[in-house]
Amino acid sequence: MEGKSVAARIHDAIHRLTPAEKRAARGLLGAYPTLGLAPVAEFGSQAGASPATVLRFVSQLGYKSYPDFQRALREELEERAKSPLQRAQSSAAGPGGDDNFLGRFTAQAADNLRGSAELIPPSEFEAVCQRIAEAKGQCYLGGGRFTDFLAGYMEAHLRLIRPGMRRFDGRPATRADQMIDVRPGDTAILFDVRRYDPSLLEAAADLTARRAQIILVTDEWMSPVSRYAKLVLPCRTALDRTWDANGSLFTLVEAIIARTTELAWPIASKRIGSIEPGGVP
Amino acid sequence: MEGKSVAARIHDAIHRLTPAEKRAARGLLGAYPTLGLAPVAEFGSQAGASPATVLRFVSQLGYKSYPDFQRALREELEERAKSPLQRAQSSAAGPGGDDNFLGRFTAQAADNLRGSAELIPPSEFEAVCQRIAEAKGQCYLGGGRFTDFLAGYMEAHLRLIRPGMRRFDGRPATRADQMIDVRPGDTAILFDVRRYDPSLLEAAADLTARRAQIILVTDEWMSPVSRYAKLVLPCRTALDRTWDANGSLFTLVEAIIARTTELAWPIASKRIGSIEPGGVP
DNA sequence: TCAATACTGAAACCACAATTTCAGAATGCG
DNA sequence: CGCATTCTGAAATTGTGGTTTCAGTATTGA
Repeated sequence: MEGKSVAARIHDAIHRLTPAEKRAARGLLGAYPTLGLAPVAEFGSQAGASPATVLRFVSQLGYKSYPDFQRALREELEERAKSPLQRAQSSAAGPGGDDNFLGRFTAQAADNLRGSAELIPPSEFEAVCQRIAEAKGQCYLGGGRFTDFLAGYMEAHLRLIRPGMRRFDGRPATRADQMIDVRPGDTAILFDVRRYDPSLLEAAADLTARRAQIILVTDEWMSPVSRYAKLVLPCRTALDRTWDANGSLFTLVEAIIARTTELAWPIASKRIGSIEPGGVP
Repeated sequence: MEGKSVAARIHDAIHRLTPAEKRAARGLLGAYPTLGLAPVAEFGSQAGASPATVLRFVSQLGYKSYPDFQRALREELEERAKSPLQRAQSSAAGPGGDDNFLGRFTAQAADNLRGSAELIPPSEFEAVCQRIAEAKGQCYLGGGRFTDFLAGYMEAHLRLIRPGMRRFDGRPATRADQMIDVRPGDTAILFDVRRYDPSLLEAAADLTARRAQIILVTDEWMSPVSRYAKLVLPCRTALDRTWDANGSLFTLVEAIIARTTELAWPIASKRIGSIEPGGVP
């Protein structure tokens, strides 16, 4: 119990917290850990709760007093400031279990992110967003076995901000009939990573024949679809010898969504407003 | 003068400081910024100076009071936690062309990754993977409007390594009939991020009533579903005031997949081998 | 609908931490 | 060497911020 991170304690306790206390918890997690280092009054007002509630919240976490809680926060901060080497020694060298798998995994994923940003020329990225934002013609989306979900995620967002989004759904066999609507000047965004999907390659050939322009999102080894693509966005996916990770593709998709929304805001804001008053996710 | 970092002020003032004050300065820089967030008395004793000296030191730095000095420290910390994207927005709100949107976006996303790894206790992560890997009972997956794709992605991978993966598909209305199969001891992995989905909350309540154990993947503000969840994995998603990004959830999912595969390898290898000779994506 | 219970924040209270004072120690200078 | 000046920390003082109480409000269940 003693050596438990504040964040961990919140997870443990969140069940028994009352609504107002949860506001405090969320406030703290959202501005972690700084808000907890402020005086109770400020903590309270920032989190939308009274000082008394904040205090009860802290007590639920198992701290004797607010200063006690703050001490824990400071110690955590100190711990975090220690050099990565120090940290690795104290945590990762644990017995038996793979103590910090998640930390190592995310660190590598972060590397991939950085690598992807370097791999993709800004002009290419910008061109893609422009093209989507100008909303001319239909825009088709499709991917392989796993990457299809990326296509789905992207479609779910983009259909909010522009008309004419279509998704190739189902297995390759049923794709042929979805092609008949494709017209010259349409856009297709395809996802293809290693163990490249042969049916996607066919689809790409077909789309090209119909004069659609292809945007390809792929990995650093470049799907053969690139042969047909007008614009290519390659991402770093290598994790280690055996694993690839598609997190960088996902983030790229989100970046495209964000940038496209910016570009298309004049039109997009109306569409969104007409559906759900408030804004975007 | 106002917008100057504390460290910078120390540097400026260091030559005017008396010996004891220098000890305070040195102490603070050595344990920056935590020591400054402690009460004066502790600061003093840690740095080998009296409270009074610490106070004079702080005053030399140009702060009206000790609390004032602490506020500056906290704001700095907050600023540092802010991602490159946010910082860029506040300062480099450049003209027309957004030169390196992608770079800033990915940098931000990488920060979220790191933040998520800190927010999730390793024990929690490990417990989740264990539970999935032991492959007891059914394992259901479901999400909200956008996060449903994460559930889909996860299922597509996990069904390779263990039996009994099921996905809540379709809209809430059709969920009720999917619940009838749920049995005590089953597992449900739910995804819920801000603009929390009320229907998911219902589903969670229902699942709990049927004695299924819930694993929740959410954002730092904690979906209300956490009330029912046995295990909670919160991720950093904040991008700026208006946008959230789910890239960190995606990477978490991939980390779970990777770790679970490791844990379940004895069983998983057979399954995979029987389908596609070679390995996993 | 009503009673019982739990939750919440305003205000009073109290304690402790920030500030000030001052006498003694150290340092520098005639 | 001794006076003047600056520096320093112990102790008194003050005020802010933590804590507690309590009455009002919402929530739950009968």
